[in-house]
Amino acid sequence: METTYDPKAIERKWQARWQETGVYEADLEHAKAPYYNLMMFPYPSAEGLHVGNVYAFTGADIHGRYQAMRGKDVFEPMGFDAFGIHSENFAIKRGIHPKTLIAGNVLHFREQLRRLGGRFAWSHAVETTDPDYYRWTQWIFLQFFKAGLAQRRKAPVNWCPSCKTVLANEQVISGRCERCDSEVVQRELEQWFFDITRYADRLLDNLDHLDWSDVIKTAQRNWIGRSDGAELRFPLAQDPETEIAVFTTRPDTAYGATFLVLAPEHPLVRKLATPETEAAVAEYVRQAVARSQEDRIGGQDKTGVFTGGYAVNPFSGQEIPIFIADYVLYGYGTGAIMAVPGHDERDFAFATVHGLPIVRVVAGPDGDRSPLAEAYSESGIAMASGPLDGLPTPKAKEAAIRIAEERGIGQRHRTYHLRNWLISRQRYWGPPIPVVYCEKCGIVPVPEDELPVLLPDVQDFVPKGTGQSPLAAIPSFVETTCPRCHGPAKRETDVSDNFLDSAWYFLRYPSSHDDRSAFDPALTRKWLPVDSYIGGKEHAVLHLLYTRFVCMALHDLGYLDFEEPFKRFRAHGVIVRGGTKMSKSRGNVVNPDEFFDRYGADTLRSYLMFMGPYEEGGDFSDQGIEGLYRFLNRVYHLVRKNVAGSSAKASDEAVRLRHQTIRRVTEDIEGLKYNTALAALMEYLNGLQRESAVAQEDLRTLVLLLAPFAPHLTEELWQALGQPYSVHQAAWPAYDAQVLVAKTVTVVIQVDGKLRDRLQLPAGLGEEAVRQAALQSDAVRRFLPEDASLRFVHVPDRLLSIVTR
RNA sequence: GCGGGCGUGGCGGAAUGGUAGACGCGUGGGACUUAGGAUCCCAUGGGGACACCCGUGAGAGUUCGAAUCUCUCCGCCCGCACCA
Repeated sequence: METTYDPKAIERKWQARWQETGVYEADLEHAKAPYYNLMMFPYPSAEGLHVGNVYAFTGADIHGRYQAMRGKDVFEPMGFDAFGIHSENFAIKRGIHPKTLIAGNVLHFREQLRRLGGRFAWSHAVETTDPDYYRWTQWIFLQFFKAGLAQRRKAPVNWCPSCKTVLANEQVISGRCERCDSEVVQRELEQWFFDITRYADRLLDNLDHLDWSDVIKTAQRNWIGRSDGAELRFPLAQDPETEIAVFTTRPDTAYGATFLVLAPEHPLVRKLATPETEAAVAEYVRQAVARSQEDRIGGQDKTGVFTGGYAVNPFSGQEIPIFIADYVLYGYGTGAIMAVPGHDERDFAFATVHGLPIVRVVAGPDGDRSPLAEAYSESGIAMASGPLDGLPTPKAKEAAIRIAEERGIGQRHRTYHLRNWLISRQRYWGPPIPVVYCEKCGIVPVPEDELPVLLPDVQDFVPKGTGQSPLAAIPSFVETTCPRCHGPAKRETDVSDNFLDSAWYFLRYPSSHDDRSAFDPALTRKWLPVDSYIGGKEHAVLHLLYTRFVCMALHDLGYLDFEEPFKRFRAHGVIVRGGTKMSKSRGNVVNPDEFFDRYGADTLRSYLMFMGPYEEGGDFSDQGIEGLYRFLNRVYHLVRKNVAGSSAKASDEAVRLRHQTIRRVTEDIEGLKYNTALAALMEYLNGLQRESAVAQEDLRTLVLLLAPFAPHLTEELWQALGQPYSVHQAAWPAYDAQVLVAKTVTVVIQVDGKLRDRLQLPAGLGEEAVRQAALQSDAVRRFLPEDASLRFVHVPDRLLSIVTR
């Protein structure tokens, strides 16, 4: 053993040994205690592994190493999410083909991941861009297509003018493109959708039973955004056969609906316009459609124009005007609302601007029936509402729905914020959607045995903005024959959303070598659902929701016997530097390579975990990492100094410290409190250094407990201690609760809530004995009035509180 | 606006009803040394008439006892955002 800690040499040595001996490859078929330890596979960017990746993977890897030492057969695979707009945009910018670019990036990532020292099962690595992988992505599409879950239909969709493709609702952040930050516009286009909304209720209700971080569950609940109410139909005054359907959560206020508002895109808009209003309506629609999503949302001003048409309020019987305004969204509900200005803030604002009547139909607290100066959107008692009068809001809602159903003018209805998942992309870098268009047969799926539909190798992969994928410009790809009638046909030229690739990758890992099925039924039964999944919060409503949907659908189609893919999910925190987010523009990005070189992976891993609670993240400081480097050095030297077979016996104090440390580290690792686990190990080390001689068992315990954090160093020290390879297959130490019981304890004495003395007393002393001891203390007696009658509160072995008042 | 999280030394953080500041960084002092920005040891919340007082964003409350529970307010971060 060398005299100085040389992380570079140690880490290189053991990484090679691990690879040769395959200690991290699980025996998938014969494993007795399968444990699937998953982390979010990275997108292999050109910049290389981000310190955020290192943080995420280290935390998950520690969990995996701990489970392995607890006797589990841990399967910890890794892969690359290499399709998608991000790589493609970068490739376009650099003028390099994405295929070339990604191949290089993946190599770099593999090298960095090796240096990180994760216990990855590399033989099961997957790359989503591999035809052997995306063949099955296409297969999933086909199953969904056959089940009617994948449908091509015309709908208002988000279009990113810069990426020149449509986007799913989840990929629009505050009206901007998730990938390139451009303003997104609405377009009415025919696209492929997965009908995720059919699963909205199950996706929502299952959350109650999932062991997932609450942040994620809350975000998904909000995103699904179920709301209950009614759909009501308002006939046109001029043409009672034609009705306008609206969705409302307040059917009880229907008597107060004094006008209707349609989204500018609503199909009835044209029909309603009169010769007088036609020009103004057309102009408003033109402007609204051209405005970016952000503009439409951003301005809270209530613009809109009168269409010229009137409808009849089926409750009040009054004729009410119909407006169009862009505060009504075409994509939600029915794209039309009944405006109740008295009880909705937005409608109130619109009515005020356009001089429309505001009627009060809900009395406020204390029976307030006065005219409204602002919208009253709370509950109350219905008024001026015919049969609803006098009913409190919840009952009035029910009554209104009953009336609507009886009269055939509406019914109970439920709506979701969640939209169907738009999965087609007018881009190059993704799996082609496996269908063909035949003039005779229509949309025909590509037969499964013809998969994959290979992504053609082309020179020009730049999107043209024609609304079509670059693949449309390749006749050899487009021109094909119909699988059904063998006549001429054209291929679908859109590719599927990148999030479809990642929605099932963990199903593929165990079966990565299977060329007969996407996932082998036996292996899947043995290894899934995933035991532990750790990843970032940013995927709360993207990846994590899509994945749940895909599993649920595959379950219903008979391919999986579970519907929830992840038994346990934990969201890790975010690393900042100097209190602010790391970003290239701020120039405060941590490059892991630099720290691997300077301190080694063990130090970087340990420091990242020490910064703060894993689920909360931390603040990276270049100085702070020194502390962990020193710590590992001290561990190295302590073991080295005592390694020469000393037969020293541990003191009672050392034994208690040992057991205490085992307990603390075990509990902290289980609770993902890696920072305090490391603190406990530091205290252990400090304690051992104070001892005149250190027992071999303490050295072994220290090394074992540190193994998940610093896998290379501990492997080296384990060997030095004469223990068999590998420390990562050794058993996690156990503690004895008996030993933890201290013989003497510090009992705190308080007088009227203030600390006055600390007494060293034998453990387990009764209240009377503690009182006697306390009353003998000068520090305590000084605060006791002569004549006071005393009251005592005793917490055994901890505290005695004396009350004089 | 809605939802979630957070606020503790010079800094990262510990303690979720019972010794506030574990552990680490930084800082000060000392040892070793030709030297050290290496290593080791000691000290380190503020004040002080040093057998004490104050102190966990601010204010109130509950309790023998509150960083922790309750209410009001202030500030910061994250997500969603005209969702009817």
